[in-house]
Amino acid sequence: MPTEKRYTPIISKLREAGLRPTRQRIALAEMMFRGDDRHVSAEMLHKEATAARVSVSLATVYNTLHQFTQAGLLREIAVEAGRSYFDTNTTDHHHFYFENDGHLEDVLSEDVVVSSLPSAPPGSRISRVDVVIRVCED
Amino acid sequence: MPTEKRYTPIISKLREAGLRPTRQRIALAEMMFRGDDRHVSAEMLHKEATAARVSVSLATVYNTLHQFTQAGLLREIAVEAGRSYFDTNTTDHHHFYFENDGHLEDVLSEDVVVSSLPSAPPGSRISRVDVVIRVCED
DNA sequence: TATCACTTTAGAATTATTCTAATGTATTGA
DNA sequence: TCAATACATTAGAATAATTCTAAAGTGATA
Repeated sequence: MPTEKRYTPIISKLREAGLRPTRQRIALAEMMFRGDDRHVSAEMLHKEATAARVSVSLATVYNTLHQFTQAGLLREIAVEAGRSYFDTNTTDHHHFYFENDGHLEDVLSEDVVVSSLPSAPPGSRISRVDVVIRVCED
Repeated sequence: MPTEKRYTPIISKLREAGLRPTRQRIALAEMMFRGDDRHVSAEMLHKEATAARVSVSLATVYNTLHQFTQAGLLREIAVEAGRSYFDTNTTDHHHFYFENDGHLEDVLSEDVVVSSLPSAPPGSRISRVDVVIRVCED
């Protein structure tokens, strides 16, 4: 009976990002990158992991989300003071922010056209343009 | 010798907003609304008040900033998790966010043109569109 | 398989903000 | 002008999100 070993795309993804494919990172990456684009907070992902019987500390969830962000696998978004979301969609796009319940949804990138931008102030360069369309549910 | 009483525009501004012109509110409003547009955090304003020998608690600074925001005298902006700024410019405009030191600067509104927006999702309406141009200093 | 650098972890620490309930003060009407 | 009262302020505790610390665990390498 051979030792079970998986060489999933997730493991390659981690290796390519220079991150050791540990049990925790693999599990978290599988939750984040399986399927649709997601907007998760550290707390949400930790709860989800716990529910799936993946034992991982909240500190590791934070570490992992930041490492993934640094590696370009995630994008961090701050919309309201005191909570940040991590978006699995790292392509150029923007967001709806639902003020009532605080959740985010992607806006199709072709639906927002920023047709004119200022030049970056001297000595700096533009690293990203975030457009957040705040909506209020009736 | 008459009791000193001031009927400054600040006091009218507070009254019009339905807020009693207390010593604390008057002092904070004078700091916020005198002169140029500002982007301040509660902590910054509290330090500034203390430096100016205005005795006011941090809780009151928070209360006041939120009351001013509700009254439409300020606009709250969250750019990074865990710190929010209050902008004295409540007209339609956007921001540069300097990633290095975390400060904000206004972008002239004519310098950003959002020429196309999606419609709000059914059952909701757009309350505001925030454009944050994140810049990185070399 | 031993070694070592990298990871994870529990729990404490930090930071920003909000809450609580006691005290203070602007406003109102007599 | 002076209570009475409703609204404000406050210190300090409480909460929430996140980061830190240092000890124990684990993947990679030779």
